[in-house]
Amino acid sequence: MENETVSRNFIEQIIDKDLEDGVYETVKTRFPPEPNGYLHIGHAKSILLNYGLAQQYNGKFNLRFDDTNPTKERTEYVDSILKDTEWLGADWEDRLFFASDYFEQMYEAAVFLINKGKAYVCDLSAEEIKEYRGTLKEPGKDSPYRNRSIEENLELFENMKNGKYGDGEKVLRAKIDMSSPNINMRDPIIYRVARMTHHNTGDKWCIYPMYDFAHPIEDAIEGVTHSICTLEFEDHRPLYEWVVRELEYKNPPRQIEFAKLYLTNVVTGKRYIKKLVEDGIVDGWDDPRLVSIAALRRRGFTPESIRMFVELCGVSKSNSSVDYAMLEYCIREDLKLKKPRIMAALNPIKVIIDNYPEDKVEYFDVPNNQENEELGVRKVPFCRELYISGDDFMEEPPKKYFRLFPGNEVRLMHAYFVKCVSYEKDESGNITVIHCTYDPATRSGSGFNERKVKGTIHWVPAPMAVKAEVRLYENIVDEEAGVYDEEGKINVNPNSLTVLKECYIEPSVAGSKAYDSFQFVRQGYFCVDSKDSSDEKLVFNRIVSLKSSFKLNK
RNA sequence: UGGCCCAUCGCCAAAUGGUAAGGCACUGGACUCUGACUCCAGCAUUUCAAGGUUCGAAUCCUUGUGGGCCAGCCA
Repeated sequence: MENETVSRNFIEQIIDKDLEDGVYETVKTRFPPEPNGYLHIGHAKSILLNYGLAQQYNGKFNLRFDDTNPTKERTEYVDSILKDTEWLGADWEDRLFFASDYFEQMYEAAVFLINKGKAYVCDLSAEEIKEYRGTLKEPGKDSPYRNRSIEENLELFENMKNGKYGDGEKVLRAKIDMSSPNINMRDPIIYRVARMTHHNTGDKWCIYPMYDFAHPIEDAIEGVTHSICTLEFEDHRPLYEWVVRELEYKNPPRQIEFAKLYLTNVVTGKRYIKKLVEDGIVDGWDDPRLVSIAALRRRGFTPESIRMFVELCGVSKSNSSVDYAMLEYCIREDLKLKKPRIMAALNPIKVIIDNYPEDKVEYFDVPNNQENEELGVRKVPFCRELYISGDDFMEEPPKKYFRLFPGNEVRLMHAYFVKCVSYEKDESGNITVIHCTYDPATRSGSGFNERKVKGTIHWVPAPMAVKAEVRLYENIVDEEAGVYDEEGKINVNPNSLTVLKECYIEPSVAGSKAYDSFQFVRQGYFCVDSKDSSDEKLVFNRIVSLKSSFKLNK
């Protein structure tokens, strides 16, 4: 019992104590996105944290759309959020809710507050309200409408609901304290008039509750115990508590804040991703350079890898930026044993094996994954003309380069030793053909061990190889320049644009759904682009920083 | 003298008054039919700083310093 000291994050500690003290009997959490954009890796942290906690404590997890502001919300976004959340593996079972389904109850709650003398209708304009609010250093002053009678407030609020006033003409405010050092407590607006068709309730309402009022009610209605949100809501907690207290909920939910997930070299933050998409800097919400869930999925990230990542990052209250390398580690780790590894030639160069018969073709049994035999073997044809990767040959190799160069012998993976005897160049100096000889005695599996070779390289049979397209990207944000400039604009890395590379892959792979993602060309993990690929055309996306191979200049 | 929050290795992050976990990254070295993987070794005598309390402080107190958030009829 005490030999395993499992460290618990601060949220788990709060929950442990609540359970111990009998504050709550069970745990219920929720993920409450506003449907105003696509989910990204930061949301994954929140989803997985909330879902994970519910699982861990044998509780429940709800998915709830926080759709209290029709001006920003769209059905397209609710669909994508549903899809992404499900893909991540967070199961809300039958508990899918919309804040907008509670509008009636929220309206009644507002009336309740008015009856308690805790809310009033205010006629001040937006500008005036701002003025009366005071500043960070100076207290605000009371609205002249603050002391309207309960009857008058009731009537006015009902008129608001019934559409008697235009947008912005009147608001309902909580009566708290205009001199509070916490600006959120200076008679916050809790209902506003907005004539706008809501994606869920249509034109039924023309008044909509504000987040600060709506959110605690949503949580309370659903019986949420621990309402976990990000750090910027810390200042709102007193208001959250005020709402649930004044509304007299039994066992009210508790708000707990944690730090958002930031990643180095990428743009996180829904509004910035949205801007990149809208400004056409990226191709869409699933552009491979983005860290939206859709983009990560398109690039071949698995839900498992994202779960692993979020777990590795941990949960705390300190603002931090996790190294992108950690995300890459997680996908490599997850794919390592699960996916086949194939050979490919990136920036291909033709190799002719001079002493191999011209019309001969033999087939090698190549294991799909040497670390996981269950993945089986495939047949790869071998013949006189092959392609190898551009990086696997050098005319004048530096020290410690042990791939192919004139006079050097290497192993063609799963095939023979070959030795470079000569090469040809075109007028502009590009290498066109490499001539080699092979040694039949070195056939893979023959047990040959009379001499060793330092390098093993990939190859594909030239006549049967399948042409594919590889897009290489750099991270969207420059490492040196940081994410934003002085003016708050995003520093897009000019090299982050698509670079197309010619590539040949093994014939057995083309068109096969079994090979949706795999490792090829040394340690790079690639996947077939789930958006741009068809049977005739295979496209692979890779962010180039994914673990660099041998560094030649070292 | 506005309020709230945060500060532990290059990056995350444990340690809850008992003598600084772990992961990523990095650096060796072994192995290798992928320069991958795996393995082994190395990576904070010190926790933003200075004082104080204590037998004992990353943990408590004080004062600084640095960073984040807040003045939407956004969430």
